[in-house]
Amino acid sequence: MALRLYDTRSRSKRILETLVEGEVGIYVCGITPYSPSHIGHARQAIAFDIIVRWLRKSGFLVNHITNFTDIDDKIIRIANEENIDFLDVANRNIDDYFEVMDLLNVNRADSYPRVTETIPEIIDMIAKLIENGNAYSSHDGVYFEINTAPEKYGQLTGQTLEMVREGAGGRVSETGTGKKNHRDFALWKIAKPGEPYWSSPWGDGRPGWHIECSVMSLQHLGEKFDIHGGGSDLMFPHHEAEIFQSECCLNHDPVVQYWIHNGMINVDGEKMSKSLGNFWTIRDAISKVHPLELRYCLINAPYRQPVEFNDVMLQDSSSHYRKLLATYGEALSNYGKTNWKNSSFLQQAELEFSNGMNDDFNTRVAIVEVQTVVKYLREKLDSNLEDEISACVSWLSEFAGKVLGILPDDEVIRKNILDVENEKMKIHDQVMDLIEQRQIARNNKDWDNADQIRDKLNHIGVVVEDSPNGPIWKLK
RNA sequence: GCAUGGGUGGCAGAGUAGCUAUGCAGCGGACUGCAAAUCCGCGGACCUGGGUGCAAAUCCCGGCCUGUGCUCCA
Repeated sequence: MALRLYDTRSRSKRILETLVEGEVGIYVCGITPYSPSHIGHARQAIAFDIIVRWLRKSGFLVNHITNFTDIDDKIIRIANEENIDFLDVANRNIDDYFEVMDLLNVNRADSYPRVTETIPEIIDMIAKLIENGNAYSSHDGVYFEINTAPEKYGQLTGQTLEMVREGAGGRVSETGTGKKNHRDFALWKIAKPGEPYWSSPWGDGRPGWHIECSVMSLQHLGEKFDIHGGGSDLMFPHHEAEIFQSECCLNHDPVVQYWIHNGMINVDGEKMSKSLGNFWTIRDAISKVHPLELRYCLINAPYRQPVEFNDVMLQDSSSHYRKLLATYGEALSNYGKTNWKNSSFLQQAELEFSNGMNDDFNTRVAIVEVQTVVKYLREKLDSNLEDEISACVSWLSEFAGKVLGILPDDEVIRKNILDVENEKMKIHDQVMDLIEQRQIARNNKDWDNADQIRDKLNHIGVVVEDSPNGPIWKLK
């Protein structure tokens, strides 16, 4: 089954045909680092992480670029409030981003270009746009003139020039007084007193919001590239502005072959936002559950769907995930891995998994297959079928681990199990003593006493399970 | 208002025409002194009104509800 992905511009799933056979260039709009990362950032990063992992798994050589917009109005405002350099604000939030993304098992992109390190190239592109007649300079900045390429309007959102004219109403004055038309957007903003600036042919200032992505994608992926991704809230105006800039600068279209957009996170049915007070940072979430449990939670819905997020769902995901990991860990530590390709059951599971992923990266379908294999593994564990168990471990390691990224490294799992064993060793004698007492009570059918001892064990964090082979105990 | 998605069982969420989605929860059972864990089984859904089809959750048209965008946003 060929890999198909939903392209926002054509509003349909299209088979992936890359510009260079066997290679994919993908640019994903990154964050503006003005505050610690929130779970919306996590969702996006995880979604594209899995997309890139799957492309690589499918044999493509992938070049994945994600940028940082490390200069913007909000960063400047926060820097002024704290009386520090704007780059300090950006850097501390970028550091935070990398830290939490590592915890979430998000692979690094191949490059993370930053606006502040791309100023000369940005100035070049603006100059080219002026030269081509698509942009003009005025007293407060340089603007892209929409009317020079009206046919490019609405390619991602279906909106027409007229709609925006009506919708925008009296916003002209707020969005740049030097504009000829309120729909024009800034390429270069002249600095106001106290703002950081770079010098340019049009005056000291800084880049507008959209230009950096056109420049960086060109710089890293060339005049045409395969996939451009980002949050669905960036379709308009950001990505449409990019289409104007890139295509008018390069004099050809399309520059981007496939546009893909991830859905937003909703809390209580509404988009998560600071103003609504329903805001979760990644650190908020991972203070409640393990980062991989959060990752698991965020890929429960396919990447394009809005995903509902709240405490209950986080806890649900967490408990589902723990069951999965417990089974995997038990099998891994006791049996190890072997080639899974001899198992027809696992071959079928691979096929279903792949069909799901090839259908616009449907992680929901992929997870169902993972659950199916875990269930199968559970059966084999109960009947001690060593070869099948090892094959399952190996399959899960490959698909749940390497593709979905929801399993910790084997060494981490083994170490955790070891740590738990060590913890158990510390209280081993005490527990065995109590269990022995309880067994005596049980043999005497003294259930009250037996249950009291069980409560006592529970109190020190030990759960006793009476298996057919006698009592086993574990830490809560 | 315009644009663009979506409306599936208690919850989450697949499924684009005929075949049990799946997981959690619920109910029943096995096992157990009772539990726990595990296993087996069961019930329960396709917003609404039309249309096309032998057959529609699935395609077409209308309505209703709802998310998002039209302003910074992942």
